[in-house]
Amino acid sequence: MRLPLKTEYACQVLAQLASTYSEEGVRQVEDLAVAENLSPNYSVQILTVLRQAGLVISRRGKNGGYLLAKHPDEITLADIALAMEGGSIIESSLGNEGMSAGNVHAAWVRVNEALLENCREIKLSELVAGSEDDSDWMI
Amino acid sequence: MRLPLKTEYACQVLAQLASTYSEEGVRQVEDLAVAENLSPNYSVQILTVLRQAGLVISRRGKNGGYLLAKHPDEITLADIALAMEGGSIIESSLGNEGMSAGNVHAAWVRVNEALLENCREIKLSELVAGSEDDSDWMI
DNA sequence: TTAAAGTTACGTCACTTACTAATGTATCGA
DNA sequence: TCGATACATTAGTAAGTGACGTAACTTTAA
Repeated sequence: MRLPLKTEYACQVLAQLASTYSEEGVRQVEDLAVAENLSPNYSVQILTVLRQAGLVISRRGKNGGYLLAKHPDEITLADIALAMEGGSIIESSLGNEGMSAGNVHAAWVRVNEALLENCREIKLSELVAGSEDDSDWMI
Repeated sequence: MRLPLKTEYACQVLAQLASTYSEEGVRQVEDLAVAENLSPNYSVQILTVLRQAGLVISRRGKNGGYLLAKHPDEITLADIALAMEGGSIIESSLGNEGMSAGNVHAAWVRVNEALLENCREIKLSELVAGSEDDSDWMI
């Protein structure tokens, strides 16, 4: 199944914000979108979701923009994925109709939980282009 | 993201086949579909994919039907998911446009690999309704 | 006060999913 | 060998979803 572009874009936008985290300034949507080659309009919608999830903070009005709500080491892929996808990353929609439906559903719920654990081990700081963390596992 | 019903149905059909694995007989589509409350026509298409992946064997003609190609202990969720989904369970379709796109893509590729490892640990035999394996983790 | 910036709601078009239906093909048994 | 039976394949389709664009509104610094 395809990982929604929305979720990938969220990772990109957050990585972009993380890349200037120390500078303490606000980044505007236009700036973020250009750096990550995204549609500015769509980026707004993604940033809105991220704000509602508490991952970014926004400032309105002139000279407004976005900044990370936490240190890039304290935001994980799990946080991002859950913010964009809702309660679970992989969602099994099966009911109880059919002999094995219950067991199959439960198995995928278990897979989702294991997946969440894996995502918790990847930090936003590792997604930043040019960071020193990426060299050990990046291709 | 939603796990495709096709994949869940595949698990159900295989679990149904596994439940009568020892009996050495062939199961007909109609039989399997009724037991799992699926559309017979759609089940055929799923079984065709599973056959092409080498997970089931089919016999055509009168008294035909399907049977598992391997022991239920030797088929895992990873096998099923890969058969239905293609090369990867979670597919990151991101290119290289944007500063962080490469890193983000690589991270999700890593997640997919970890996910595959998790899926390799769940055997088809655990999905069979009423099996003794299910009691330790089923709700 | 005004211009810059985020916020929200709505619209939409292409694509995918989850099917149904129809037709083809192989095999067993009489 | 013939026909009933069961799998195989292809085509079609309705509903839903994803990935955007557009427009009107609100907030804030200067």
